Formats: sequence, C-alpha cells, structure tokens
Amino acid sequence: MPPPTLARPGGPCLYPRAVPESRVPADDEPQFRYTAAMAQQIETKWQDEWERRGTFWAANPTGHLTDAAGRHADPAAGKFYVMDMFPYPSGKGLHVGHPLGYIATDVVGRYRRMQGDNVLHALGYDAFGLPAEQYALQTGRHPRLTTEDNIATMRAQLRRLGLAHDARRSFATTDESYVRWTQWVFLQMFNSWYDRDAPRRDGGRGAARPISELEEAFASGRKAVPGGGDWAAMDASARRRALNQFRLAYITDAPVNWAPGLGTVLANEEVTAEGRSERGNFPVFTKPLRQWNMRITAYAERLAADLDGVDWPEKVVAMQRNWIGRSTGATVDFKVAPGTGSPQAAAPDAVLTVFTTRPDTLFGATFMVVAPEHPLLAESTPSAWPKGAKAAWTGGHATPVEAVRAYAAAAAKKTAAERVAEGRGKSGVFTGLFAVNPVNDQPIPVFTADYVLMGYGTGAIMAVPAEDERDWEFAQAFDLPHVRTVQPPEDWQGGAWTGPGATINSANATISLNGLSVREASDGIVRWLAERGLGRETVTYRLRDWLFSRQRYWGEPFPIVYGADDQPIALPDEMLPVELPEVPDYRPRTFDPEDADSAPETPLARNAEWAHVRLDLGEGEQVYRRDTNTMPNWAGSCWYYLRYLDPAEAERIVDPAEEDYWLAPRADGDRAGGVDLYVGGVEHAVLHLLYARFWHKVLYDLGHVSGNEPFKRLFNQGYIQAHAYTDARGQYVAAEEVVEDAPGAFRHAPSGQPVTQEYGKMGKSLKNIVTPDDMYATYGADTFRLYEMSMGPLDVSRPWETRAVIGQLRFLQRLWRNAIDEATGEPAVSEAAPDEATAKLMHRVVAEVRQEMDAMRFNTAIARMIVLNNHLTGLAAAPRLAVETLVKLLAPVAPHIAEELWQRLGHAESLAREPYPQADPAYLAVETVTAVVQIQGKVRARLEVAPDISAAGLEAAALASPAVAAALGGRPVRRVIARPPRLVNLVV
RNA sequence: GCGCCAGUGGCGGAAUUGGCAGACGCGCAGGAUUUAGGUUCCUGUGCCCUCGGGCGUGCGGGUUCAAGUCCCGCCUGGCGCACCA
Repeated sequence: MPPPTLARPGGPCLYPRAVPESRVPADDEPQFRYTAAMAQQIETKWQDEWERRGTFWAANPTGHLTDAAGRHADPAAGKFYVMDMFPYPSGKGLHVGHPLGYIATDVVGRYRRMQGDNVLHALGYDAFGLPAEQYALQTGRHPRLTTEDNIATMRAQLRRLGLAHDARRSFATTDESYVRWTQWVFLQMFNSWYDRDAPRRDGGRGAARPISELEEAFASGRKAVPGGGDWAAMDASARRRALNQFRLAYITDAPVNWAPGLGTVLANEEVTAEGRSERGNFPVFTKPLRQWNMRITAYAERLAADLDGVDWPEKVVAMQRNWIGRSTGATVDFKVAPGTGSPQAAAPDAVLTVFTTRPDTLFGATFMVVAPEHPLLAESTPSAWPKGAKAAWTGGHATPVEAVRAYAAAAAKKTAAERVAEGRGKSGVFTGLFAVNPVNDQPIPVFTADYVLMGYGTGAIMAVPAEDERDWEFAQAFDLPHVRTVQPPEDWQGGAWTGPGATINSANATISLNGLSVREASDGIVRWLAERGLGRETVTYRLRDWLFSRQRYWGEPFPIVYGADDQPIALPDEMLPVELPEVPDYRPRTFDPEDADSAPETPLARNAEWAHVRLDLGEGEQVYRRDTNTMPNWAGSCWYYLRYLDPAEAERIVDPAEEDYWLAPRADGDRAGGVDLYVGGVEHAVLHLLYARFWHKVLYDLGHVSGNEPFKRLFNQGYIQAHAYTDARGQYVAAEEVVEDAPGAFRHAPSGQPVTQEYGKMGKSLKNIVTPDDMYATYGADTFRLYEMSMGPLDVSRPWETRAVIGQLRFLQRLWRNAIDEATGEPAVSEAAPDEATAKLMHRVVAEVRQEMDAMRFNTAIARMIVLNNHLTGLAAAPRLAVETLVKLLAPVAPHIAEELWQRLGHAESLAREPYPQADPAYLAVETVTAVVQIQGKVRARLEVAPDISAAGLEAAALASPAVAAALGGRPVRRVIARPPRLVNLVV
C-alpha cells in the first residue's frame, strides 16, 4: 500500500517556538529564522514523514520487499548497495566520532538515489560478544535484555541523524532467525572439504565440495584413505575420524592461543605482536587444546590472488597480503641419523623436511634447527650424546632426551612475547641427531631452538649462517662453522650477506652453481633436487587455520553433538537454530593471567540438562553430548551483507534472484561482485575483512553466491580525534571549560590555571566527550552532518572543534534566508530567470559539486555550494532556479532543511528521488579567461583574454600591456613560454 | 630494523594532470544593527616592508622558463610489519 503524501504541499508551516535549554531567543529574532530550535522542528517532522511514507524502502526484484508504491526493482535500472561496518551496540552511548561513516554512506546513498539508482542501505547490529556479558553481570540482567536495550538506544540516537535507511531490513546477529543461518553456514563448512582438483565456476581449479563426494571417492577407491585404511571395512567412528581431517570446519588438538586472564582461546588475528590478547591485553600461551578450526589455509592462494580484483585502499590490500604471507621457495629432504657413539633411536629412514626461500644456498647449510614442538624430537632423540657434541651444545644436560625435553618445557612456559624477546639472544640445544646434506653428503648437527616456529613452513630449517642473519647469530652463539655460497661485495665487513651476488663454493660431481645469480642457482638446484626426489618447488603461507571456538556464553552455540566415540556429528538442518540455554552464570571462567597450566571451561557446560541430549541421528536413539563452545564474534559479521537483502528469508541463506540483483558481478571483466561501497575503519583490515572473504568464497564454491568477493569497493574513513587538557598535576580537566589565551597557551577558565593540550581519542576519562545529542540540541542534525562532512577528507583523521560547527549553521541560515522570508515564512525568491553571472556560476558549481561528490570529496563539494550561496546572498533577491538547484545539491548532506525548503517553495513530493542537478555545458563556456603574465616565473600582470587565444596572440597581448612593459623595465625578452589561454612566462 | 603515508596561515583544510599558493570554514580585527549581548549582518585578514616591493608550502640540494607538486639527501609525526627461514 502506498503511503499517503503530505496533505498541504507547499503551504505555510507554523511551528510552536520550542526553546532549547542552551539558548534563549531574543525578542527581536524573526519568527522564521533558521535556528537550532527551528532545525529540531524540521528534522523530527521529516524523520517522521520519511518513516510514514516509506521514502527509503529499497525494492527487491522479487518477494515481499517492494518500494513504498508496491513495486519490485527494475533489473535493467541502476542499483547501488552501500554498507557500513556492523556496529556493536555498546551500552556506553555514542560520541560525535561514531556517526562519521554513517553520515558519509548516507550522503552517498542519497546522492545515488537522486541519480535514479535503487539504493540499498540498512543498518543491523553485531550484538554477540563479551562486553554484553560483562554489562549483564553488572546490571544483573540477561545479556539478551541488555543487548536489546542498547540497540534501542542506539537506534534512537541514529534516527535523529536522519539516515535514509530501509528500516525493514535491520536485524541483530542475536536474532534466532539470524543465528539459525550462521549455524547453517557453519554446517556447510563442516560438511565440505577442499578438493584441489575440482573445477571452479570462475575457471580456476580447487573448490569446496560436499563431504559426501569425498566419502564416495574413499568408497570407490578413487582417493586413498589417509593412513591406508579400507573404507568398506571401517566403522562409522573410524570414517568420521578420517573425514574430520578434511572438513573445512574441523576439530583438532593443535597448539592454540590460550589467554587464562580472558578465560578463552583466541585466533592468531586476535593476538598482538607482543603475544598478548588484543582484547584485555592479557598474556597468551601456546597450548595444545581440542578446538574448532576453519580451514582458511586452503583458500590462502585465492585470498591473496583475488585482491587484484577489488577496489580497496592499497594499505588494506598490503596488510592482507602480508598477513597471508605467500612466499615461494623449495622444500628439501634431509636424511637424519644419530651421531656416532649414540644408540640408534631414529628410524633408519627418518627424514627431516625443511622449507627455504633460498635453495641456492644449500651448499652452505652447516646445521639444522627444528622447532621445540617438532615431532622428530619425540620420535628420534637419542639417549646419549654422540661424538663431537661440543660442551656448549648440550646445555649441561646428561643426555639429548633430557636436554630436548627441558628445552621444550621451558619454551612452552613462555609467552610468545618472551620467546621473541629472549630469542634475540638465540637459545637452543643440540638434539644428538645429525642430518646429511643431500648435495655434499656432509653430516650436520640438528639443533632445536625456539627461533624456529612450528606453525610456519615445516617447523624445521636448514641453517645457512653465511647468508642468514638469524642463523649467523645462532652459529656465533654455538660455535658452528659457516660456508659462504654467495660472494659478498669487496667492502663487506663480515656477518651474514643476504644480498645478491655470484654463487660460490657450490658444486658437486653432478652440478655446479658457481657463478650463477641467486635466481639462476635456485632454479638449478631445485631442478637437481626434484630429479632425484630430494626436494621440490614449494609455496608456503604465513596464514594459519582460523581458531573458531571460544569459551564464552554470549555467542552462537555450535550445532554439533558428540557420540560415544567423541567425534563431532552435525545436527540436521531441521534442528536449527540451536538456542542458547539459560545458565546459572554467564561469566567466562578466568584464571591468573600468568597461569599457563590452566585450561578453559565453557559456560554452556554449566547447564548439564542442556549439555546432554537424547536424539536419533540415524544410529538409533541415544544420548549425545552437545558442543558447549560458542562461535567467535566474527561469525555473525561474516555474512551479514547477505542478510540485508531480506532479513526475513527463512527458506535459504539468500534468495538467488535477490543475491544476483544486488551482488553479482555486473561489469565485463569483473569477477568480484559484492557490495558496491563498504565504509568503515581500518581496524578490521585483517580480521573481519579476511574472514568474510573466506566465507564468501566457500559460499561461492558451494553455489550460494554469484561472485568471488563480498565487498567490491572498500573505503576507510578516518577518525575524529579530540583535544584533551591536563593541569599541572596531570589531571584531565573538562575540555569545554578550556580557553585559549594565545596560540598554544591554554587555561582552564573556572580555576584559572594553565593547562596542557593533548591530541588523541575522545573518551569519558579524558573529559572531552561531545555527543551527537549535544549537537542536535545546539545546532540541529543537518548542521552536525554538514560539519562532519566539511571538516576535511573523509579518509583522514582530524580533530573535533566544537566552536567551528557554527560556520555550517551560518551557511544554512543564509541559504534559508535566500529562500524564505524570515518574518513570514513565505518564499522570498525572485521568479525571474537568473542573470548571466548567476547562471554561469550556478552551472559551474553544479559541475564541480558532481565531480567532488563522485569522488567522495564532500568537504570540497560543500565549499563549492557555499560559494554559490554566498553569491546568491549578494543579490537583491535570489532567483528561484538558483535556490532550488542549490537545495537539490545540498539535499544529500543536509536532507531535512532541503526537504523543508523544497516544500516551502511549493513542491509536493519529497526530493529524495528528485534528479540531481546537471550542468548545461552551454553555461560552462566562458568569453574571457584571466591569463597571468609571469616574468622570470613571477606573476607581474593579469590580462583578460579570449579562451581560444593563440600562443602568438597571448605573447603579443602580454608584450603590449603597460604593466608588463613597466615590469620589464626595458630588458629584452629572451624567451617566451606561452601556455594559452591561462599563462605566459617571459624570460629575460 | 624494514615498508608505507604525511608535513601548506593562529586552526581545520584547498590547489585532481609541473602553470595565479592559501578555495571554503573557524578564529581574529574593524564597522553596522542593538539598552545590552551574539548562534545577526557587512568589510578585512599568509608574513615582512622604507609602500617600490621582498619573502613564503618541515630542512638542505637539484631538474625546469616555471616546483606544494618531479629527483636526491636529511628531520619530524603517524600507520603497518617485525626471528615467517
């Protein structure tokens, strides 16, 4: 049903004179002046009106979501999907920094809508997470209730901004109907594997496939069962165990990041370089625990390669590439045996495989290092020191077994940060083992040291001290030799030479690398190794699998149960969603932050009744144990852009017709597809944005979405910073009470004492919070929006300056006065056509504003609008055409006053879909331009010349000018550089 | 340590391609209206000046007829990475 239009189009609107607390109006103030009070009246009126009319309802191509007139989208017409990063509904309330991105996306959305695009813009809430649990504990209320309250508060605060969102499309990740599909995606991951040979829709090879295909391959013998089992002879439990090694979501006992102080395990992405938790800054220990993982490493290659196809800030692309950390090199196999005089412990055919990016230096490998967690140590460490073991190598231990065990135990007790910090001095211990260098059959000792990481490459390296600084340091510390295989420059002082150079000392009976470049030598030795089965070209990634389970309450439960064999079993789709149970205590079980021996405990396990469930999953009715972990906060934000298409969708994750309309690649050569514009802070560069891309690619492989990428264009907005002030004792004083006596000299007015200015974040403890509500009351939402958009480029951080906001209110006041008689509220425009100068300026401003808006340079767009408005202010009466043009130009940024003026100027319809002004090229032509005459590159005169003046004509005009003649003072002109029509430079 | 980005009036910023440095706004100054006040209006506002002009985009060089813009070397600030073999 189409909503009714406004009853009295263009009629006089009389407002009661509401008086904000902050201001008492003067008696002589005109009744219809645009003040903060007037702005409030206008803004709330139009917010109600837009809601009532369904002005911003976006139409889907099918289904129940139509526009306000009941129409579906026209697939042939333009569409634009603009999205903000998912807000977390905190209980703390907003400050003026929060809405920056929301205003920007609103401006873009409104601008596109005025150009005829069907614009999808909605805002949901990412509402699971630890803060809600903590807030619930403080208030004694269930997190669901506090979360709902927070969402309501945030909605109200944002509604007052006048954002053109389609409110029907809002939702929260905590909604049962949303959790159901988050769990569904998890099960898609659980029930899939990565088939490296499967052809992909985009022409590539390698894709997620249903796990049933793998079962068939095992059953038919097309693929060997790992461990060499016979599929037919295996029972259900053994089969589950085998399949678990291939699932994209799998449970495993691997070393994970355990933060006792936080009471949960964390993903690598959530651990800082210092080895502490990003949230809470607690120490993080590496500890083997049985946890859920996502096989994101299977997508490493595509996640790196497909960055070429997205329109993202280079910085974010670089951060993702660095995180994925693709590097090419070779793996090389070394035979390993205990040294002479040591009892045989290694299997005779034990092999140690290493990864290296410098296979060309293989002849210079003088020892080996394995990570303390390397499996070779447990299997093969001999029980006595061999001959040749130097005293410095043994760490004072009686046997290698003892030495290795002590070293590994010490390493496990350290946080990652400690390992790094202490590792600069290079610790380690000899393992009693020797490896044989395959190129020269030299035995070289094998050490274990924690500067080698189990998680990267093979967890083992060949050490080449002469060409690697870390190996050099280790060799120095342990009295190990080095052999140079790359010729350093003549002036080289010694130490490891990692630069380019000719290969030396690298020949055996069948190959010589001597004289070759690094590149040539690498290629040569890899070929030699490959021919003999001793090595191969290899690509490795820094990226690890994504640790996906958390020991928290307020998150999505896993739709997984365990039978007697303790192997995970998926619940059938009909049983989704698995709802969060009530528990006696939501609190995560936390420990002494330094207690590395503690182990996680899940809050969901506290509900014993829920944790066990009687089901028939095809093997007869029995009691199963539920998984009591919850998913990380990232799960909900990995696919929310699909949910805006229809949050009521109950049959499938997304309707294919809707997905195709809003997200499919459209332009030729575009494989990515995805949201047309995604605006948010840079802090999610490798967390959310990497995870969401991964999920999207899985959904792509499984046929649920039509493009490779979820976010076609990404824009990182800057942050709004703020000044804070401290007194002599270092205490913060209220920023609003500080006055500036002279540049750089600040004083706290109430106390009179001098204070020091700091620059940084806005925060309660810094006493410099300014809220949107303050701005609404003192200036109105339009002025606030205008100010935030005019402060500077959107992608740059800049300081908030409350006193500067007034400039934008003045602009709106002047615009209002150009359109409306302040005494009567009636239109004050002239009905005559604009004069020549006004028309020309108007068209030029239109052209410039469009250009700036297209490039999202709102600050300069607004500056141009002000120029036009200032011109109109100088006229006796502003022409209607010019005022209406300006109102339309401004509408995306200051929509309420624009609607109000539009209505008062006699228009019945909202201007939300009024075509954005277009410049008439006829008016952009100019009769004369100002040419500057430079002498020796300095401006000495200005001339009005025809725009099509020739170089000769310009030169003649310049030389004929008396001002130029005076400046030349009779000096002969040696050279003339004419750049008609704007510049001529005379060289004397 | 390595990499990337930035540095322009008292302040936020503009100058998209080497071609008039400082658009627009704040602040400030003067004036108007007003009993008064300013969230009103108008004018001015890079610095210096002997009123001719001179100087000026972090610093020092360079290329060019011409440099905020390009090149080289520094300084300062921010961000990212940091035993990844």
